Amino acid sequence: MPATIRDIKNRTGLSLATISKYLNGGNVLPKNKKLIEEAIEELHYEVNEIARGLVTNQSKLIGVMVYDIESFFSGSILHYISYEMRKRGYGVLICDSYNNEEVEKQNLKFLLNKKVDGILMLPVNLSGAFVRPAREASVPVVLIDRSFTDDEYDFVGIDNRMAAFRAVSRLIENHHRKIAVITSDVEYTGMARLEGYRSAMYQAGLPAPEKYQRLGRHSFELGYVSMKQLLALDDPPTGVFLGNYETTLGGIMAVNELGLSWPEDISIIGFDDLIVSKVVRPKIWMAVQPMGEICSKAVEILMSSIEEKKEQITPVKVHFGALIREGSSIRDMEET
Amino acid sequence: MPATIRDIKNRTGLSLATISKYLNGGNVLPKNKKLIEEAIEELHYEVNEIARGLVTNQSKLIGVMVYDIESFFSGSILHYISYEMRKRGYGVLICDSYNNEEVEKQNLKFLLNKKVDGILMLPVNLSGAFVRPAREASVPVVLIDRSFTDDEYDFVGIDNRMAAFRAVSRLIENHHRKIAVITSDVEYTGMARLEGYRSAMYQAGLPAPEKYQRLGRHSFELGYVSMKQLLALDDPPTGVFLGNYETTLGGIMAVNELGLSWPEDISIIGFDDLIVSKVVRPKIWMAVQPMGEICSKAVEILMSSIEEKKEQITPVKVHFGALIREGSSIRDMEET
DNA sequence: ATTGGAGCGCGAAACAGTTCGCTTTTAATA
DNA sequence: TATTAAAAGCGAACTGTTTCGCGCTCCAAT
Repeated sequence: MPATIRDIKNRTGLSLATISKYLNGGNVLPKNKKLIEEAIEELHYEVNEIARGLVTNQSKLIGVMVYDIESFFSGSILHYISYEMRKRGYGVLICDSYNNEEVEKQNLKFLLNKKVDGILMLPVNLSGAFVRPAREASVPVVLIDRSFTDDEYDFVGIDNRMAAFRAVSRLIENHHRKIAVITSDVEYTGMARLEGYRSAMYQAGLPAPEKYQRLGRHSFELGYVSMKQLLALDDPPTGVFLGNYETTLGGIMAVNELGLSWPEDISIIGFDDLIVSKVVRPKIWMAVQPMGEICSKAVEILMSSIEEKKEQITPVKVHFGALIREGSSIRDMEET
Repeated sequence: MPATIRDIKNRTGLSLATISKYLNGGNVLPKNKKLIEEAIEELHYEVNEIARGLVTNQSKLIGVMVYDIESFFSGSILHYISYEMRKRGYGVLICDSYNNEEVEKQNLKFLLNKKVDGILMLPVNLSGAFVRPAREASVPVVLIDRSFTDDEYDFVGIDNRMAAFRAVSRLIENHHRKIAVITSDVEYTGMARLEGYRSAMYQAGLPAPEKYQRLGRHSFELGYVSMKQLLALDDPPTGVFLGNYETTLGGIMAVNELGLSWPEDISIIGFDDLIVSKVVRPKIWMAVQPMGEICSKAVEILMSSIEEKKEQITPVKVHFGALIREGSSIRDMEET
């Protein structure tokens, strides 16, 4: 039904080759150019990307695999990525891994079968073994936010250890000594942030007792429950570092619900830029990731891998710094 | 590089047609079947969906357009949809409309150009005029959550008016007379929910003064700010109906922050199933949508439109009922 | 033994583009 | 005006499938 390049050939009398050349930005005589453009206009011609894909061996599709599409973080990432890819005429195929390693493996195969030109991944697996099929098919992969413990791929994210270190330092500088952390010890980002917390404490000569380290899988619930537990301790912490978006939200909710407030009753510093942070008062100190930059860099790297077919010699890793955004949720323990 | 059907031909001595027939589930002599299967195994053959798409004129891709991919609701929808589509071997191409009508228009064209087999849409436009190109290309479209004011397409969602009516009734039954609403008056769902609020009030003979109707675009901020304003009134409401996910979250946060609590100081009933609802206590009354059912129904309708090429004579609209989930956030005003 | 028909298999022609190598045209230069 | 290099155009082959119509084989029924 839709017009093909052959219809244009019939209408203009030119050959397929010439029309194709025009379509791909080649040089064509002005009068022929006009002829073709008129025909395109008239016939509402649009190039059939599928046919083109068959011969160029490109689908103009990239796959995005996220560990959990329902998480706020994924939504934000997807937002920026889809914007970047659209600018370049690429479609974005999404796969949700439901935080399940097996599903993630399947997703990769699925995308490969769909002949995506590249893959952007927020992996749930800590091991990168399952990515091999992509490497074999020489489909470039760029990791976002998390990387693997046992294999290297291009990566874009932040320096999580450093971000956490700096966040915790903010509490230390304000003379807190009893500082707790709520984060994940089973996910890439959480593990690094935990390390940041520990080294900040160690370096300041402060104890980091187990009871102040609330660990589990990052979730609203973890933040909520842990904060309640921390505040119910005989010797509660005076400051708490919350390790990600969901835990921060949960923690805030818990403090609120107990009828306590920050920074009077408890000092807090959270992670990731939530909508809530725009409206909750007093404003909460936050370690925020430059989402837009991360995504645009990841896309940039992916695109260049796609375009220059040549094998990347060595993976590139880009770590942005997190911004420690000022709030009023930390009290100076030496004042009054 | 990857094996083609021709490699199988060479290895088995069969013709392309026979192999293709096997691949598509046709009948083949047992010995040939075995031959082919061995070759497939040996050569790691996988059908090239692009080439297949060219001749069958199907991409095995569907497009999903959401008004805002960063919203919690979209994430949840995407979660269920991607699950359903994967079961059927379809890829999901996402487009974020950034709540922008112009972008949404472009997204549609983009998807059409990518030759998707069907489109699932959570539209931002109230008017369906921009969907015409899809209709012309006879690409089926199913609307989710919101439909148009001026044109009909297949639709799956809930009866928003009724859901709101029932939610507000819960407050009325508990003898509240001063009931406020926080919702959207510019989005499809909010408009219907507002209507539900108004008719419940009207039918109960209760006044619904303007000061109790806080309207704007659904957002966390709307809920947060409006709730604070409502509670600061000289004559504050005793019950509040919150019109969606974000506003509910914002409203809860505001109550918490003011040091108030439900149901003692204010009775509330919210909308949509948030993670928070799993942990916030006392539990909040909620109108929850059956997300899984909505998505699976929408996909089912879309798939049948795709398979039976025949023109759908008349659009089908499926409205599920929302579940009013019990909580402890409503106080009976006649007690003590 | 003959006939029919079902069941399979095959060759060739699509599908809608790109690309290669060659020929023709164009315009510049001598 | 002739020569020539550069520019533009062309035909044909190719991408990896599906599908159409025809022919062959084989078994059961007449």
